[in-house]
Amino acid sequence: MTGANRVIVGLSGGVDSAVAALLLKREGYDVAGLFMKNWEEDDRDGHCTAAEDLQEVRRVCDTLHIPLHTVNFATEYWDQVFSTFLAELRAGRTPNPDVLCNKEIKFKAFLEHAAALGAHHIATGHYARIVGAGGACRLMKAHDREKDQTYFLHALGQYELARALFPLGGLTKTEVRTIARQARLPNHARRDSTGICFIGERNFRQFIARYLTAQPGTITTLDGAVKGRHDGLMFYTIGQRHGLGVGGPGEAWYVVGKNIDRNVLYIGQGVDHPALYAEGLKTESVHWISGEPPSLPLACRAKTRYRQPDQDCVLHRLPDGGVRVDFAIPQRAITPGQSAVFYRDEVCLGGGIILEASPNMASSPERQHSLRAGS
RNA sequence: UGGGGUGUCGCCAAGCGGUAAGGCACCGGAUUUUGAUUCCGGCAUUCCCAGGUUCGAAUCCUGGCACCCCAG
Repeated sequence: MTGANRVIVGLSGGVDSAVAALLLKREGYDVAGLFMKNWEEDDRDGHCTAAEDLQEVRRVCDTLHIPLHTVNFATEYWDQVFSTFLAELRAGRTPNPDVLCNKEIKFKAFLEHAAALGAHHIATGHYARIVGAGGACRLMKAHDREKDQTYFLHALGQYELARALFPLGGLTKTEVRTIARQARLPNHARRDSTGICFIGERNFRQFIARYLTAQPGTITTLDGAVKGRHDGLMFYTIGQRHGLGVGGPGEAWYVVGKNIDRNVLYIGQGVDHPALYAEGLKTESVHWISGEPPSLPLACRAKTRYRQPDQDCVLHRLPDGGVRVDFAIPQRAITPGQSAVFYRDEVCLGGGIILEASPNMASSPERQHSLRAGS
């Protein structure tokens, strides 16, 4: 038996990955499951979710009559994902650990491990589609647009796509639940998981406060009027409303910028405060899924955060190798550290990490002044 | 201390004799494989205090207290 027909499915304990395994088995693949433990639980609250997840995975594998492998990528996760996550937070940005997790763990460490187990393919319960084969794979949106997860997968390349299978890409979440129920999968009614992948749902502040030292400071308007105190800039992201503790007359207040050097959090009043809007953004180097950068400028669409509707834009190459994205309509709360992901219709072209919104009227009053002064 | 004004939830703020609107903040939940946003729900038996009038007062009266403003 060669590995050509063998596929290792990453099983989380959730219904999606279980159904992915089920469907592959029905298609005649030689399926095996893999449970990855990538985070060493150090909760004080006791309950070990990883153990519960593994238990669920065992039951799924028993039901499907497939073998189960386990592996621990905690070191890789820490080194390749979490350390970067912390460094970004320290820099005052808003990182997306799951984008990195897919790139470094699920479609790298896992892929390598699967090869060692004699499998040419891996599969996951992601809602996305891969069309084409060989060196011409395209990553496409899931049919269930509400669940589409290509945003998190935009950092993958041809090598990864050629070896990955997404059995759920053509199904809706409702259909997946139905399949799970009809197949009597033990976890068919298990609720969807959220939160950082492998780490789970947590109180964000308490969680990162365990790894980073918070430096409290002042909250001011862009004009410099002091409105309160913050617990540490890392706890806030652009466009955020809650957790500021700033009440009083008028509309709600939102984070519109940060000044890392001065440790000041800038806020503005009103969900549509002008400082929250920008006509474009700059990214660091853009990753192109096709492996070949398209000729720029390119008219396409983009998301600046997960689950946001695609926005019309034009991509321009910058001298430093980055890309500038000009939007047809100003976008709210473009946030450094998050990913800008590009699409043409249903095809995910790739994306890059947002360096800054541009022209950036939100980052600091000093900048605004210098812009006004034309310097 | 003379004259005027104001005191309603942590912050704004309706109410003007009929049994406490709303917004912000906060808390809880829904949505969500980031962090957010958004949505839903909760949030003053009580209206600066003490008396009084009234079937009934945050709303009227009396006396305090506090703060603000203008004169001094």
